[in-house]
Amino acid sequence: MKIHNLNFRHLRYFMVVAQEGSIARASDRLNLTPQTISGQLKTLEDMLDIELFERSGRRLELTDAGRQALEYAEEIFSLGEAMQLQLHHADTVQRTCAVGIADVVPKSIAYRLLAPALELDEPLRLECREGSMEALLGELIANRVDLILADRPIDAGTHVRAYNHLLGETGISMFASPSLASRYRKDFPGGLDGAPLLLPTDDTVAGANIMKWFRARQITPLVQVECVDSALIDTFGQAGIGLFCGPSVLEAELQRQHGVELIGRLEGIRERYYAISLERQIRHPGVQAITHRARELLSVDS
Amino acid sequence: MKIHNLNFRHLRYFMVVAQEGSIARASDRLNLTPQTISGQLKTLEDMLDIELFERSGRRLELTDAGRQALEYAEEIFSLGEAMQLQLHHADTVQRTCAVGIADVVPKSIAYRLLAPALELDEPLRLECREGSMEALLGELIANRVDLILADRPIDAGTHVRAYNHLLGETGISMFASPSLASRYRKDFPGGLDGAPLLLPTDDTVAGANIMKWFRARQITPLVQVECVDSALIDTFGQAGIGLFCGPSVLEAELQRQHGVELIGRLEGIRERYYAISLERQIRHPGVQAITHRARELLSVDS
DNA sequence: GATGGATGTTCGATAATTTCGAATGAAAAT
DNA sequence: ATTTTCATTCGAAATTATCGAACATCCATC
Repeated sequence: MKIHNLNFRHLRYFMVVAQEGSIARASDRLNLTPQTISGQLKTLEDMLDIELFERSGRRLELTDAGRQALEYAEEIFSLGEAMQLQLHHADTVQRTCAVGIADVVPKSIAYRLLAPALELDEPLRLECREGSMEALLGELIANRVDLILADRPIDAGTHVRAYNHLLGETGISMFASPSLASRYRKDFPGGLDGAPLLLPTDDTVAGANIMKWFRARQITPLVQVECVDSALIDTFGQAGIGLFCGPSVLEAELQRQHGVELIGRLEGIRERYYAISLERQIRHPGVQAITHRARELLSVDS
Repeated sequence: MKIHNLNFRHLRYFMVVAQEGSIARASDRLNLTPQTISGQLKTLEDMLDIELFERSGRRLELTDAGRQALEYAEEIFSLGEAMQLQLHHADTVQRTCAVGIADVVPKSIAYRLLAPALELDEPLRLECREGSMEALLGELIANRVDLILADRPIDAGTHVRAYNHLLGETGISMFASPSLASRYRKDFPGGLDGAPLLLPTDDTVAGANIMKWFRARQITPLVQVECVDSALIDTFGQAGIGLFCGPSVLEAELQRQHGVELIGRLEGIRERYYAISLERQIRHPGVQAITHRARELLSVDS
């Protein structure tokens, strides 16, 4: 089996399994049967001639090679989408603003930050694309996206000459389904030892911050699910799987939309969102609107 | 038909057709029948919902969209190869030197420039990968290659903090099969009006330089074939399709290997080769060997 | 410990995709 | 005008993806 048989589907299945942490959930999300996913995952491993997951019991965990492969897969996939998007709007190029959204950023936050670009006198077309920071940075320097929305600035050590614009910050609140919420609200945060928790993965700023916060208070909750996509966490939280964290600015929205209740706020954690662009002096009107008006939208005190 | 059915094969076929300029030659190189290529190309166009080639008569020419798509395809493909390479040698990471070779650079030149890395006391593994400058730059900043070999420096305007190291330079000579050579050698370069010529594409430094050289002398040869890969040009030249240019340092080798003869030198053109790296202060032993010893290898006077 | 539910995998059969042979039309070459 | 070369269309054959059924494990619970 050779590399040329590699299909975008292989990569996609692999990515979803890696994100969801299980073939069963992945098959659910992809509307496919588990055997298909399992089989395709195996052919992918055969083609690359390497183990992507460590099978310990029925638990799938990414190997080191798997983590590397995942980065590639995300980038390749993102390029595929970018290609499709750009080809169709080659003519309307001036009126569009291509934004890369790091998949750590909650969709609702992204929407609020991007909204200013839609309220211009001359409304422009937003082309959104998600992906890992690495993938998006590649597209930024290739001028395929005008802007990246991320949860951290790009540090000076990197060999990319890009500029960070702080868009706003928010506190972190903890939510859960009504029954769970009422149980843990009484003794917050002290009573969270052993409480079921849904977390962003460690390599995200949010995930690392939350774990640090717990460690500092010598509380060790039971991490039930770990994933990159925050929308997924919200859904699991809504289903009552465990407690989960979200931006304080979204308190009202989360309670209304997902029927969850507020447990408390994680004092001391501030989540910041950044726009990353190639120019310090921003000329693109859409990008300008986003970077200028953003601070108003995420109010600093909530 | 959805994007998920997109196969690496589609992209590969498309790339080869674009390079070769014809389905027939592509099918030859890929050991496939023309109808397969034609069909797959159509499928790709359907999936992307855009015309990649302009069909004027039986001539295929890239559309604007096609050119964009080609860049994406090259990058995606390059990533796929990079993934495969890196996954297998994740452990031996210290001993390997990953080099990206811009596909404009003649293979033989690349070999000469890279040879020093193989003659170290502790020999290391060279991992070579070809691709467009854009694709390779992306891999450089992602630290997937240690070095890029290119025919031009990266200019300060780019948003990548990378450093150029001039490796050497050479003149440009013109060659052809014996019969052609004897015909055009007498009156060189004056008698080249209307002479059949094989050229690197305009967007390469070499191609642009050669065309400028002719324009300056008010000579207009008949461009017979235009392609990126210099090895392909050599092969066509060997077959007697037309005159072609190559680095003067390779005069002896080209005459011996391809049975072609020297027609003359294009005085005034200097072709330069550069190594591009992320660090100004180079620590990687392989990269060090390449950048330090290279100048000796392409002697400046030839 | 045994049991039941959830999960990952294997094995054929079926559906979908890719490839090629034969044939067609149309553009260059002679 | 004739031949050659090229791209495409239309089926059949080969290859690949998907699913249903059955099986093997692991984990929680009784």
